[in-house]
Amino acid sequence: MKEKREDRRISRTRRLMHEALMTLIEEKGYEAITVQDILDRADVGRSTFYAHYRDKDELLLSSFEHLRTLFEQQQQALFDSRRTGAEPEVHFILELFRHTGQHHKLYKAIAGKQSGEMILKYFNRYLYTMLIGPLTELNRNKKSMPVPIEITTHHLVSTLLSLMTWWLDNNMPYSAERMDEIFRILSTPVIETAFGRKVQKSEYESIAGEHLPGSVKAFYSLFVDSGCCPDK
Amino acid sequence: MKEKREDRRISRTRRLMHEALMTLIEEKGYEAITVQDILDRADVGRSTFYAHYRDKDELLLSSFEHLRTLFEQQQQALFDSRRTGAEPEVHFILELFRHTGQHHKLYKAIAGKQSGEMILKYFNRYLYTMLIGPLTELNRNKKSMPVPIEITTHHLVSTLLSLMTWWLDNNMPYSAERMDEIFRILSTPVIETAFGRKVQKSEYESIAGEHLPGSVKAFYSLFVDSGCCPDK
DNA sequence: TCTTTTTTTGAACACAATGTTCAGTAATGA
DNA sequence: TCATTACTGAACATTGTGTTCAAAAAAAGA
Repeated sequence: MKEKREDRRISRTRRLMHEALMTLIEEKGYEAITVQDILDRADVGRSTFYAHYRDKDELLLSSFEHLRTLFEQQQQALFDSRRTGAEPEVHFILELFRHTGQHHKLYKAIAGKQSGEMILKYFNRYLYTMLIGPLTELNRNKKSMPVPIEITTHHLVSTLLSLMTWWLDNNMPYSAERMDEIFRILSTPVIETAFGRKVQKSEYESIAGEHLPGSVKAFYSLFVDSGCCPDK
Repeated sequence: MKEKREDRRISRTRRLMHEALMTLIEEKGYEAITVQDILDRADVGRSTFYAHYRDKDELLLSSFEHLRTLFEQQQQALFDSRRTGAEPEVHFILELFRHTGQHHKLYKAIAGKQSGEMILKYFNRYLYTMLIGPLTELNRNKKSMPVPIEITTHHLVSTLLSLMTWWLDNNMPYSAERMDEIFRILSTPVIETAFGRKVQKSEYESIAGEHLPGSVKAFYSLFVDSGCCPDK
């Protein structure tokens, strides 16, 4: 059942290099790290590094890919359990803040002041691609909106990312739950005015069909379960 | 009256290096440029470059500083003329989009996909510092808000910057006026919900006193003259 | 104009980091 | 046990950085 096991040396070497990268980022920031630093810390040969990764960036990227897969699997599992009735609701943004908080060292490396912009761009593109389709769908057969859909999407993504980086850069002074709430407060009225009308819960749900990947489906819960905007 | 004139050679050398940097950014993107590229293009000696700037970043930064000064002077002039009654209203954001559009080559170098993140961070800090004081002032002696003031400020800044970069990266498909309108549509409802209440026009105006620099004063017009959110 | 001051030049240099190569060694899995 | 695969480490070519200095050129000042 399990696909062919990876050579133990490979996983060991990769793990060592990832760990080295993480501690080095904490110490001096991503930009300042040289390949030699990583080699010294991980205690592996120079040629070994280049046998695995083309450069520093690819090493960081692979850490991120790994984490993203992990998160998507978790989201899929949550979504499946929701279908069976165990969990009432999935909160994508909240889960994202929780997940980020759990792995905050890596995410700080990825998205914090100390990091390069490279992965932020990657992340940006990832979220944008995830959102643009469904949001467009949401407006199918509707009249033109006050704000172009690409801009609204771009805006939502950058709102989330800027909250995320702020949170990490300031050492997470609020809980994931509070950040999730803040995101709702900031984004919900925007969605309404950008679309030029209230968007009904049922509309989101009708789109979150069977064909979408788990994490995308989960994203809808962002809009679906409101409970935002106190004392209004 | 005029302060001592700068040596003609100095301005010439600097101009050549700036022009070289700009065309090179267009050609291959900021990151890919080496100091040698700049020297070849500008046709100046290596030691000359280092006599003027510590590195590539400092050269780009000085372009930006120059433009910022220019913009602030223009804003100050506009604000002064407003006081004399000639111009009814100053629209900071609109002026910023116009100014950016006029110098879009440089701003694209500064804020576009091709550029480094360095100046975006600088810009971010600049706008944040400009906004945080007045916004805090605005809420003096008021009860706690649904969203912490630092986050609201951070959010407004990142909204503006993300609109700006989107605009530049997509070759300015809309007019500065339209972008200004979009910014209002996206930010106005956020300000209201983040503050937990409507903020009166008079409140903004009472803060925009004599002691604030021109561009900051002008910033208030962002809130002061509404006219946003059509068909609501 | 002549003199003084300032700027530019270009080549040489030390240095730091990258990424490749390859023969030798060690660990692994079957 | 043994074929396979991965790691090693030192050497090497390459690219880019930033400094130095004496000579040449240009500008400013009188």
